[in-house]
Amino acid sequence: MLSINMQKHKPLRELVYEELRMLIMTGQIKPGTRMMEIDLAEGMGVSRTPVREAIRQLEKDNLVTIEPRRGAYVSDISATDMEDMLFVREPLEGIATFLATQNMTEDEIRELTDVNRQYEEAFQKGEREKLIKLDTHFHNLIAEGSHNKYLITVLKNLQEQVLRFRYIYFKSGKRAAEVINEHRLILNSMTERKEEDAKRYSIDHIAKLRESIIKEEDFQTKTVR
Amino acid sequence: MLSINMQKHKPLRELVYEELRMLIMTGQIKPGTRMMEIDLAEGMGVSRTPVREAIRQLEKDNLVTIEPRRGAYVSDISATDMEDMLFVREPLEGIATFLATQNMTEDEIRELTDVNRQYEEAFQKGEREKLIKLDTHFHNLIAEGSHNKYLITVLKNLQEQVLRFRYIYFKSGKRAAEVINEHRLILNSMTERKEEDAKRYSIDHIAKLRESIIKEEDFQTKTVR
DNA sequence: AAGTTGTTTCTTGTATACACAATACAACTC
DNA sequence: GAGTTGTATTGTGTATACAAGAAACAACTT
Repeated sequence: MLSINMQKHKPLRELVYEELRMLIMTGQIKPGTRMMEIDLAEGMGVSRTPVREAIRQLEKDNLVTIEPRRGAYVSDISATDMEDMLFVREPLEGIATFLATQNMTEDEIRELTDVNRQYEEAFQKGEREKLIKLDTHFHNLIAEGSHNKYLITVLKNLQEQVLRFRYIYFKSGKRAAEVINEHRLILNSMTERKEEDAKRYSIDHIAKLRESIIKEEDFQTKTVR
Repeated sequence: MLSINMQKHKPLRELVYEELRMLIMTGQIKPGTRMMEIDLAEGMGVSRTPVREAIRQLEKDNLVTIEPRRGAYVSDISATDMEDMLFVREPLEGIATFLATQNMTEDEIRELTDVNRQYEEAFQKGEREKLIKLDTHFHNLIAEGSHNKYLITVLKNLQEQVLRFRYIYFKSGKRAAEVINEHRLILNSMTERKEEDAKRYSIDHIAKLRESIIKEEDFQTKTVR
């Protein structure tokens, strides 16, 4: 029995979904692991139904792969997948930043600046979890600033995939220092409302992320399932 | 009882999914329609379970919207949604074409050329259904030619949304003639392996599609659910 | 010993029953 | 008559039972 049985307002399937999602995202359940409905259900003290539905939800996030009549497995992300994704994310992040520079209010940009300031703080204190959260938040704010619903969705999805990859394959956080500067460049351009500059710095930022991932070849290249 | 009960190799949920999907895509079930599990189940002669799962699948395609404890509705696409999507599709289609120009073999490009030839034929014969299929096929081939898994997924998704929007809101097909030429420009550049040109023409192509959709203001702007 | 077939077991797929939230409607109060 | 509360109805959420496919293993054949 997991700690799932108190807030009765959310559907069970949601709770199960969030629980599993977190476990997979952070790598606590490893790629390739088979997810059996009964086991999970018993483990969390619910029936198979909500578990099934949660698993289906996870499939859409690319977190599990379902093989008909055989069951669900935690899906793997290869370095190639990662490259593919970052290759797509590059121009999209650029566009989002471009639009955000035009659309965001002074206040919103100030909020963004503040997030980056907090990021620096967290970096100095070495708070790794917080760093991840703040980086995510930074990019989400920009995405939302684009006011383009579809762009927001796709970028969030992409960011999550990257996040998961990093969780699973390298806990380093080497880039944190550089990230601060790269974010600053973007931020300055945004503050001065220089869309083109902001766009360019933003694209650079993702390109560097991509390079850093390609370079670090030291992760297991297991192609489980 | 619908015509669903023969091929017993695919899971029921898949069949239900495909059936509903088609009905929604083509506008036979209109945006805002409530989809009640029991009704659908009885209508197709299956139990609620596969229907539920099919509906959840549809949600991920943005074809239905689920409100907890209230049920599922066929979701609507607004012109704004469409603009948002095409705005994102524009650069992505450009990138895909760029990559495809580098990656596709002579044979593959020939196949693409052939699809466009068939398109012209279908246009002369006025076969509307076929036109849609061939256009979809044309763009899918290019997407696949990029060899970028993520790009392929996103582009297919985007194309479907556009397709649905056109199915629902205008049956015209006015652009068919222009499309032929635009495709030709792309094709020629690809054949000559001029990536940059191909990319540019491809972006133009989507831009024109976007304009055509924005112009035609004659669709109902119902914001159901 | 290797390969084939039959049987058992495990797990998913589907149907169904029951619980309970949301809504609509009726009766009651002011 | 408007507003409020109680009740019935409807439909989703969850649990569970049963059907059937897939995999593992054993027994048998050659």
